[in-house]
Amino acid sequence: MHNKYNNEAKVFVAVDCIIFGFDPNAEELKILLIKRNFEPEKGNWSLMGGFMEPGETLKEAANRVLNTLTGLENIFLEQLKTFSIVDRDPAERTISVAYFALINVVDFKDELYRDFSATWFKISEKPKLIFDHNDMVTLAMERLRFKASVEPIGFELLPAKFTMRQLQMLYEEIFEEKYDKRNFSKKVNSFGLLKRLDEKDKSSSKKGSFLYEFDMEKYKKRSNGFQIRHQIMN
Amino acid sequence: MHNKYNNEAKVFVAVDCIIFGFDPNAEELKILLIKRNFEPEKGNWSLMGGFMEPGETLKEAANRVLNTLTGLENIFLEQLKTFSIVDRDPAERTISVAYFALINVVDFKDELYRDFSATWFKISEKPKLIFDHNDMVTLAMERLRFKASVEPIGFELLPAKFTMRQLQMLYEEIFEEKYDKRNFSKKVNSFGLLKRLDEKDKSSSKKGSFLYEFDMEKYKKRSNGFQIRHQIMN
DNA sequence: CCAAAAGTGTTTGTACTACACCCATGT
DNA sequence: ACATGGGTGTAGTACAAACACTTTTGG
Repeated sequence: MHNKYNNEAKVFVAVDCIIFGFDPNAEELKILLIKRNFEPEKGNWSLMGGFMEPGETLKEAANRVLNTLTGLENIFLEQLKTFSIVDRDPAERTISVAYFALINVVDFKDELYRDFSATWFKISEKPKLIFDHNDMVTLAMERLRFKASVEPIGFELLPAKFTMRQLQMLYEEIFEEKYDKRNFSKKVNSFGLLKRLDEKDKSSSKKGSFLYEFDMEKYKKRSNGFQIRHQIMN
Repeated sequence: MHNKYNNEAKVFVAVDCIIFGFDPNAEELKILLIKRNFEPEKGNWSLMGGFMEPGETLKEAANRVLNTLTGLENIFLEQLKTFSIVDRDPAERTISVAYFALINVVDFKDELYRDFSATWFKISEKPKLIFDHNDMVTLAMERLRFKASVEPIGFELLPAKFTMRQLQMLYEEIFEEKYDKRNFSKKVNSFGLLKRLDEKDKSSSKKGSFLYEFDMEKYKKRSNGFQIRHQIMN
């Protein structure tokens, strides 16, 4: 029989999710936070999380946690980093694997997450969070910027049909920077991943603005997505 | 007293290190592998790893593991990803946090890692590894490319003084691509982070080639390192 | 008819690519 | 004197940045 690592210590392993959403009407980037409902730190603002169970992987745990909160499946989910300061959780030695998730706010309904006192916060207006969750959010924000500069992840945060203005607002929120709308649309169109529909959205102007769709097929076909290797050294 | 998470399961947590080194004489990029000396998979090629101990963080564990193998301190070390497939280790449920490390091969001496039957392998010639260590190496390689395209990490892999040719060879190894030496030196000089010394290295040619140093001061001063946010969307 | 947002082109500068010859020196 | 690697410049092209006016239509 195998040596069973009897001299080693086991620890608790949790997952915590940094859930980003973009409200295309308010044109604001937000994160979803909950009021923690057990000790320690009961009642304080926290990321949505949970413990990894014996029969599941970390990603499965994160998916389960997200599904519990939002009812959504197939959410864009990516492992961010594992946090392991010894006394980060004062109750027990617990390491936590942070996942960041991108969801389309419009997709789901308040009822689902009312149980958790879940609330959307503008990034700049988020309350202080428990443990090292503040660091997790900071890191997730960096990662979001990073990914957005390298992959077309904006579409995960938008409804299936969106206007050019909404897309631009989203990127302006992510990078906290303003862009020239002529240059912006030139750029995003140059990727060839946007389909302009014949439909217009008339909710925001009298003239109405064209709706666009992301061309997922074309993106998948582009082998391995965008190449990043040439960006600095070539 | 706090609720102690009594209903939750604990697991073993390991760290595994993907150690990259560049041999400036052979002009080859390599990884350091060991022959595992305990069950399961005893005797097979493996990354250097170990269990996280109760009083240490993951990074401290990785540093300890690296120090045990190489005797080096202050190694460039970055958390890569946590691997958690349920039966990845057939002996016990164990998740493993992969770290990738960049070291300057010249710095240290064979004696230190002889105990572990440690050997440097060219990436393309590495043997099959245990568990999911092959995936870890693949991911580390991607991350190395990525980082190299965005930050001047090449200097972690080179001796303090290096020639332009060595620097170019390193990048050619990382990206598996050849560059024009005129364009290459123009580019790296344009960053303004290289100091050309008055010294020459005469080991590789009669004329001798200038030695360079990385200007760490200047790099640190550049707020937040290089900006990546403008690369795609601006 | 006018307010409010949508849509669209040109010019200028900068950065990347491709490419070939002379230099210094140890043997 | 010559073989070997070291070192350098230019021209063409592609991409990014700055910038302003016309269109549509609901009220």
